[in-house]
Amino acid sequence: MVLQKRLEYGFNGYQVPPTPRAARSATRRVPSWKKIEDNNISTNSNNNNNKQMCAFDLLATVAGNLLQEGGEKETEIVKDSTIKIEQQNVENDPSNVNICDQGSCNRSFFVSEIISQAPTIQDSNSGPSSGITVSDCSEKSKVDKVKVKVPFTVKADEKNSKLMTNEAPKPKLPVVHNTDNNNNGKFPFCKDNVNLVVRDVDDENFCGVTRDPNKNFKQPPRIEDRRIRRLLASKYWKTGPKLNDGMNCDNDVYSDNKTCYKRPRSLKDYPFKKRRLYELDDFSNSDDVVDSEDRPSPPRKDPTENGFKLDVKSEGGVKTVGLSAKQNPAFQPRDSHVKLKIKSFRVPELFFELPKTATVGSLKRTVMEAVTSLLSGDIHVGVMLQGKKIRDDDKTLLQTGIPNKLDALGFTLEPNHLQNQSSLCPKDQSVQLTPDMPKPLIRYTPAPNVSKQLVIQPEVSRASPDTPMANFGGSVESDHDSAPSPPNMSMDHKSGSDPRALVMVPAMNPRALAAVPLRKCKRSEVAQRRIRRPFSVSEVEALVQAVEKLGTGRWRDVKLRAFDNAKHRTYVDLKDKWKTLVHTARISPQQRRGEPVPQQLLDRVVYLIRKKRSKRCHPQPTIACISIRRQVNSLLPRSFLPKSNPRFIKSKITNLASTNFDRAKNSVLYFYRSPPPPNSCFEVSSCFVFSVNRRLDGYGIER
DNA sequence: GTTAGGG
DNA sequence: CCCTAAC
Repeated sequence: MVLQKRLEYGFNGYQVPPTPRAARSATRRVPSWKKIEDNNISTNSNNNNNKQMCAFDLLATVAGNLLQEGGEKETEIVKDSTIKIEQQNVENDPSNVNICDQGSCNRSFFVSEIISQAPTIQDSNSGPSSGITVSDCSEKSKVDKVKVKVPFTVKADEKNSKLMTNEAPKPKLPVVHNTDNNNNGKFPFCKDNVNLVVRDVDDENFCGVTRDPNKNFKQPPRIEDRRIRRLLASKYWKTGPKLNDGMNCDNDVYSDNKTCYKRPRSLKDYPFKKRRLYELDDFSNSDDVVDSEDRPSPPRKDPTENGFKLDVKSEGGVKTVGLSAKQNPAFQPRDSHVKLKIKSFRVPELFFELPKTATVGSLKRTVMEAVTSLLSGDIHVGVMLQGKKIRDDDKTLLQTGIPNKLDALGFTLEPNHLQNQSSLCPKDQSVQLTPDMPKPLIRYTPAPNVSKQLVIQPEVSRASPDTPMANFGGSVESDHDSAPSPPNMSMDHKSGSDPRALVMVPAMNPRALAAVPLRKCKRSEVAQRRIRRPFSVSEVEALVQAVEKLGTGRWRDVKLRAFDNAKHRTYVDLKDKWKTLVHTARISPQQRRGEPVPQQLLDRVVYLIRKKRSKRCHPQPTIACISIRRQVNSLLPRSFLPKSNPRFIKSKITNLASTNFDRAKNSVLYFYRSPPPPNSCFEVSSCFVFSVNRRLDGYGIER
């Protein structure tokens, strides 16, 4: 687990909100209705202050609003970014909602649905379209709530959608339900919330407005108006750390990517999450009680009297601030929820380029890798409302007017490190993944073999014509600086040893680039992974040739000899490439992937391998053990030299010589095998005679 | 800084 | 291509 301190966050990643987050401290407990009122006024006056708001912050914000109206100063509510909504005494107090910043909240959320309850019931004031009236909430003592739902499936299917839509609203039950009304037992919300799902018209996104079936709709829900423009996927949508991000949490606990990816909907987490949701439902349902009345009473100054109290408790050393609403129907705010269901997150467009000879399986893997890589990026969620980014995370939904403009609500995916790319993505130009905005493109390309490429996604027109292939066809002498080295991004691509692994190339559109969830964020503080640059045939040719000349084990020399001008090829790269070449040469052609290496080159590789192996049988170039004799008979302690290259042996012998015979100077020692290699002359500072041990008998060392 | 090898 | 041990 990696602990990452993240002082900055934000869904556009630009900046930390200038003002400290209100109500993030769970330490204080100051129920002051007066303060709350003031706060409401002040916050409402800040409606024009558009700051960024993250989707998850909506939860906190709404919860904060809850507390405010309940008599608690906003700032007390949420301390950290993780929102934990848990129920306390569900059976006894269905309206009890806790919001905590507990560390254990991490990972506990798979927030794929954010549900705010629509005007639904009750409110005669509710606008027909918006369903929720924001401005007058204070008057009505409304409490907007956000529900977090943890569905098993991220994406809704048509069938399900249809089903839900056809479901008839149940008559309103003027009762406090959840625990009592639900047949689902512990997690009744599941049943409650599966109501209306609408598929977004203009794309594959599934957006839905969910309404509590227990609530009576005076008006048919206008689902079509409530769709979300764009929903994008994020790796962290289900993880606590992500939530923390949004909530300015200092300590982020990153979870393993793969783990996250593979078990996003794990049942293991489900009960817990569902429980949270259920509690939220409880709370919202408790409002229904209020709905039974024509009009709720204005909030009283006494929080207790108002039916609200703020609980601060400690859970496992973590402070937990909970808001509990007494079951005082007269004082419970009216239900004014907008249920917003995100049925699926849209994955930014990806481009794939594969050889026509690629198999379907490889295609699947490619897509899988791309998506995995995408989801593993460190991305933020931005909230767009009517094309404008909501930057103030502290604003409530009411203040932003979101409940009235659900149809204009959109979410954006933003890389976490956006603040570091001001040059690429100006502050105010974060990518807006609304239908009107250019979509981010991610291009995958496996190999330089342009002619055989298959463009899987036709919208390549958007992509830059500057494909990576153009950069690999040159000679070895070129360093290919024009290669798609991602300046500030790197979708880390786990290619492993798969020679056919693909290169991810960012779209040239800076905005699109900014929208790509880049893994660099995660490793930006460390080092950036170099982009993968497959070896061209000519490079392989040069490598093989150099190895033929110099042998293996001298990669630095190989580099200097054959790739001196190829700045992007280190001798480690060459060594690695040779390793893969050897492997490639040993496997059957059917098993080979990626750009095929000419068999002629592979044959040469095989020849070199065998040559080396045969050499190993005859211990010519290897010195296992030598004894050093001075002159003829003065035997020095036997020195063992590991198998190594001549250079190392030379230095070793020089060491021994200078150590033991430092008085003998200006002598030249000839060290050769039989037959003496041309460059086997070692010059040492003393005059000695070396003799090899018996195992190497026959390869004498002469003076 | 190089080399070798595992990941 | 990364990382690291061992030189």
